[in-house]
Amino acid sequence: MEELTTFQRIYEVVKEIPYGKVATYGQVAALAGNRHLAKVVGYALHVNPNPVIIPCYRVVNAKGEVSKAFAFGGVNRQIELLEKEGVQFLEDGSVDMEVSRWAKLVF
DNA sequence: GACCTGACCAATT
DNA sequence: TAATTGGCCAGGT
Repeated sequence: MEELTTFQRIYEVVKEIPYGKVATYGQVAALAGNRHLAKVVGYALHVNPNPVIIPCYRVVNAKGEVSKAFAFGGVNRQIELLEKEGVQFLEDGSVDMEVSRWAKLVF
């Protein structure tokens, strides 16, 4: 029952991303268990079984860039949603990881 | 039933 | 400095 698969763990972490913050694939992967799961995180979001509870748009790569294969209605839409949430973007069009990066406190 | 791919990241050569 | 490989999981062919 409590046997959460890596995918489930990834979803749990992604769902914990707070409003106005973003997390990187590597960070989510690390919180899910192993940082090597970064690729799995991308695939997990790709299958995105619950786009309603899983804010994939809050997950960006290490460069702060959103996925080009965004499946919500357009990459620009994703950026716009983040911008409305208070996420700061750079002139490069990427997320300001220095400010909007999700600081997950683990105890 | 097995092999390959996929929205990645970081270290190494 | 840049390019390549290694690592993990699940789904599709």
